[in-house]
Amino acid sequence: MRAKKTSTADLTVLERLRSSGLRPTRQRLALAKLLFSQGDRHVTAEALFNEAKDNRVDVSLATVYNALHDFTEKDLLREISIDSSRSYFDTNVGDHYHFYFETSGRLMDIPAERIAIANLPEAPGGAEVARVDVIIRIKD
Amino acid sequence: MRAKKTSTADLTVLERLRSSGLRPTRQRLALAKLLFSQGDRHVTAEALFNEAKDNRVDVSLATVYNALHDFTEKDLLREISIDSSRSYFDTNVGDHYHFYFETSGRLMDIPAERIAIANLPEAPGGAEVARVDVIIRIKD
DNA sequence: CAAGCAGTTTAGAATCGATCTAATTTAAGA
DNA sequence: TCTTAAATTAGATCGATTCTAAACTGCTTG
Ligand SMILES: [Mn+2]
Ligand SMILES: [Mn+2]
Ligand SMILES: [Zn+2]
Ligand SMILES: [Zn+2]
Repeated sequence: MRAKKTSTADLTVLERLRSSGLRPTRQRLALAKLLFSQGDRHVTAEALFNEAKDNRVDVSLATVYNALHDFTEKDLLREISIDSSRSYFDTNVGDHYHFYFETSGRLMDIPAERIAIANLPEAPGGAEVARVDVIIRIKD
Repeated sequence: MRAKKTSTADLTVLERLRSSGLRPTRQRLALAKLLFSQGDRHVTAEALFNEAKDNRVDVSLATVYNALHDFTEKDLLREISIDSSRSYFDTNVGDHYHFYFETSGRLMDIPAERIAIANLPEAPGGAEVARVDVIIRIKD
């Protein structure tokens, strides 16, 4: 492990981890920086792992999975199931929906205001709604 | 393989396969009968495979997957991705949405009329919308 | 109704995303 | 600095799904 100057972005990310109750380890800091310093993103574990490698962030695949799940648990990320073959993680945790481009596997945000959902039926037995997912699949 | 009287349900299913251009093999007939003779269903490959075994339908797991995909291609089924760990196949191919009960993994239909979606944004670049999926996840 | 053959089935191997294990390392408080 | 719980890791393992390639079968032809 090499010493490194602490930038503003690093600080933001560090605070973010601390206030979530996650230890700011070297690996989590590096991954969080990749995830949260480029606007809203939708990444797979594999993609993030490769991105880490490209940026000389030395981290194991298991740690990428651990971090993605830890971040999701702390609401820094949200997990999206679109394709039964893999999971996406979304850095936009606010209320919004998605376009899914079937051939490229890419996701694009749709702000919640841009879709009006009415008459949403209440859950049977009064159970709690965890989330409403709307996915517009695009044949491209 | 044992000879067996052809019932009305068998006939329906047989016609259904024929008119889809699928050869009505013993395996497809048996699986189609399980799938389409009990109202709307949401099944996984594994579940259908076990159901077949329980009903003394001798069929391999590979054939269950083949049939589910063949049926889906012919619009006799629709595939739903909800959980990244497995695929569901829906015998209701009409326009409708779903409740998903997270602990049991069960799906329940919501008729299209019961949700009003307005202002649906058009796909970027005028691409074609393949489908709009709405999943209401229930924490139970 | 036999033959031919494309379409189908199948057992078992292989794939692949994801998770687990158990050993090592590290963050952080005392 | 010491201690300890938390985190990381390489590699094994898991489980749903797909693939392979050999055997079988529904259907058309002669
Ligand atoms: Mn997950
Ligand atoms: Mn599929
Ligand atoms: Zn998003
Ligand atoms: Zn349904």
